[in-house]
Formats: sequence, C-alpha cells, structure tokens
Amino acid sequence: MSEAQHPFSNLLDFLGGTQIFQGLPREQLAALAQISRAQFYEKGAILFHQGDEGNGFFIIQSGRVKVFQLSVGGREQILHIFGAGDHFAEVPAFDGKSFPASAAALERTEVLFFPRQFFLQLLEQIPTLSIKMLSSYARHLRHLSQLVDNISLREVPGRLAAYLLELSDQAGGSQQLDLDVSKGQLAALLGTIPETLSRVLYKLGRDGVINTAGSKVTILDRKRLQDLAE
Amino acid sequence: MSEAQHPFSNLLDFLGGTQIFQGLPREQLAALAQISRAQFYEKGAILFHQGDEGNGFFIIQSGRVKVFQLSVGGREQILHIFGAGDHFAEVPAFDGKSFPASAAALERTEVLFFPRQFFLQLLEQIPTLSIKMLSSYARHLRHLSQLVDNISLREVPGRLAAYLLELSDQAGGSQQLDLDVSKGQLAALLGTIPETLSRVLYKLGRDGVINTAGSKVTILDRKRLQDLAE
DNA sequence: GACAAGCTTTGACTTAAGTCAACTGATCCC
DNA sequence: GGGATCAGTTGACTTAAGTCAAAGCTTGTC
Repeated sequence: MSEAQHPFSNLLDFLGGTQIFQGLPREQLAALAQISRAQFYEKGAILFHQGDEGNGFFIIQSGRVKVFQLSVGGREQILHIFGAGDHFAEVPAFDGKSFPASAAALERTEVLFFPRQFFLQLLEQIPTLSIKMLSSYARHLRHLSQLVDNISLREVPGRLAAYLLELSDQAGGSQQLDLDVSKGQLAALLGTIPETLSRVLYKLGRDGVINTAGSKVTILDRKRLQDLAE
Repeated sequence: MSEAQHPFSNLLDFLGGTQIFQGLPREQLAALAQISRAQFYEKGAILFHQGDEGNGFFIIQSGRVKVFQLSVGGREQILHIFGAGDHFAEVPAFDGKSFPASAAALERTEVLFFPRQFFLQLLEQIPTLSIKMLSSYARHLRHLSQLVDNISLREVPGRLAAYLLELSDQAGGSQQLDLDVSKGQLAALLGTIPETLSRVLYKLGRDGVINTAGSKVTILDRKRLQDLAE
C-alpha cells in the first residue's frame, strides 16, 4: 500500500540500494529513475536471445532471471542466476555487441531497463560509476573462470559438492540447505542433465554424505563433501 | 642496438602502444615506466600459482604467457594465451583477492609488473583508464562465456573446428593455417587431452575436411568445418 | 478430489572421451 | 653421430555421462 503511494520515491530508494548505483546522490538517482523503463516478464519469458543486439542493461526489482546458453541439441548451460537488486547484460550495454547468452525469467519478474546510450553517458558523467562497474565485471570474471574450472576439470559429483558447500557457506555454515532452484535448473547450472543429477544425488544419499528430501538437502558428512569438491 | 641505447624512451613508446595505456600523455607514461618492474621468465617458468595473493598485474613486452587451471589429476585447461602488448591478472590487481588461475611462460618472456597499490592510485587519477579497463574486462568476459559455451555444449571436433575457423579469420580468411601453439597446448586450450586431439585431427583429415602436416593445417572443406562448429 | 501438466526418478543402452602403455619421430647436444 | 629427451601418435580398454523411454510424483486448477 504505502509502496503504491510513493512509487517514485521508492524507486529512488531501490536504485540507491543496488550494488551498482549505491552511494550516488539523489539527483543522479532521479535522473536514472527517469530514464529507466519498467518491464514485467512472466515465468519462462525470454528477455533476450543470444545473438540479439545489446541495446541496454537490466536491474531486477523482483523475481529471478537466468542467463544461459543452448547447445544445438537443446541442452542448456546456465551461466548465472540473478535476483532482486542484481544487474546484468552490462557487457553488451558497454561494448554494443550482441548478447553472448540468452536470458529468461525463472519466475514472475520485474526489471528496470536502462538503454545503452544513456548508460554510456552516465559512465562519462559519473567517474565512480566506472569503478563500480569494474568491481561488477571483476566478480563476473571470477565467477566465469570458476565455472570453466568446474565444468572442464571436475566431474559432476565434485561440481555438486562444491555447489552444496557454497550454499551452506551462504547460509552461515548450516547443514540444512534449501535448493533455491528446481533440480532441472540445478542440473543446467552444473553443466549436466536432470537424469545425471538425480543419479548423483542418489549415490551421495546412499553413501551417507547427504540426505535429500525434495528441495531440502541435509549435509551429513561435510568432510567427505569437501573431499569430493577437493 | 639502437634499442639498448634509448631503453627508457623505448619503454614509453611501448607502453603508449599497449591497449591499456594507449593515448595517455607522455608524463603519465613516464610515471608508469618508473613504477614498473621488468621481469624475465624462461620457457615453462611459473609467473604465479592459482590461489596466490594478487599483488599486481602484468604487461608482456615479448614472449607469450598461458593462464590456466589444473585438475586434481593434473589435466590442464588453458583459459587464455597472451602475447606481446597484452596485459593480464588485472582482476586480482583490482580486487586484491587471489589469482583464480595460474600463469606460465610458453617461451622466454619479458614482462612488466605493476604493483597493485600503484595501479589502484592510477585508476583514481586517470578516469579514462577505468574506461579502458572496462573494455578489457568486457573482452575477457566475452571470451570466457564463449569458452564455457564451447566446453560445456560442444564436442571436441566442434571446438577444434571453431578454433580453426577463428585462426583462419584472424589470418584474413586464409585456408593455410599455422598452429601458434604445440598440439599438447592446443588440446589444453580446447579442454581436452593430446590423445583425443590427435584422433580428431586424424578423422578430419581422413574425411577430407582438413589436411595436417606438423603445425601447418590446411582447410580443405570450409563448409563442413562450419557445420561442425555450427 | 481428480485430471492434466510438469517435474523427477529409474532403467536399459550408447558413446564421447579419458586412461594407460607402447611406439614413433623429432630435436638437442656433448 | 648416437643416446637422451620431449612431442606426437596409435592401440586397447574403461568409464562418466549422455540419450531415449517409461513410470512415479507433485502441483495447481476447475
């Protein structure tokens, strides 16, 4: 209710709270808000396809978006899943070339779209913005090189183990985990297929390393999970 | 000879000609030259190991460097090969975290090392530098997402085909290619092992798609190579 | 509460690509 | 010029993980 009464002011607060725009003075946030276009996507809707011209970038207000690539056979590799407050597709927005991957909404999602031209102006006008962008790029680069490492040099059980341990760390070291994506999507995130993931989960369960119940996973033997993840 | 007589001046010319520092005024180049440390590495020497603290970044004056990751079993995945004028390891230099990969000299290599603290100062002092860094990061991000696509979603023949076509494009569309790395290193670049690469080269030769003689590869059937690479 | 639609699991099978080991060729170099 | 060393190839074998198909489970909706 109160949100609906002060939409613009809330938009400024939201923008001021995002990684990329935090710390900007209110008038710059207002300029940003002016230029942004709100967009809604239903679950499963495509935001852009790999190869499309990169005409801007996105910030998620609510919901989640996956960025992924498809093989000729239709297999999917998810590069990243973004949530509220995250921004993505800044590389095409910056260099003006095509999107290197596709993006789809994992659930009903509200995004703000910032057109490329305006973004480039901002980069010139706000020196601190390019530093923030550098941090963001650096994070993505680390993420992708980690992904290459996982996919190229580890087997599926190792990738899963590393993923579960990361989830656990994010949850403050808890042994009780809740998978935040469907198993099919988790498979695509780990660079495999649902059937293989299902079998690996079974084996880890059989060996007493974890216990799986739907989307709840319990770590039973952290040591062995760490060995698997190395 | 003449190089040895004016080393500093040549250093400035060199720095002014690199992607990352081009266009900078001479006094800033001089400051850069002052702060840089020249280092030599013999073929095979390690510049840094994955996990080492990121205390600066490098520009290659001559030679070549591979940036790679190793599996537990010792298999190697090359992320990138850098040559003269290229810079690398700017992500650890920027965020101060550890190197996400290792680096080794592919041949006798001369680099300039720039310590992290100085680099960060530069970023503040020279606004255009952060824009250049953004372009550089954007290129790396595209490269890595392409690598994930290749490794995760294509088979070895497809990866090799894509690599050969890229080489050909770089050579102005020539059908006569010279592999710029050993076959063992090419295998590591494609995310496979020498034995598999050898067999794939054999099959493409047998099928009349390419002809291989040592490090010389001739494209015989570009169309089929493109089909393989999709 | 019952049907449909979408996940997830299971089973049987195939296959791309890795491992291990032996052999062949280069290249180096006292 | 003849070992020694390293890169590349070939062969036999293994295996992780993909494909295809069917069956169970959930979930939501009327």
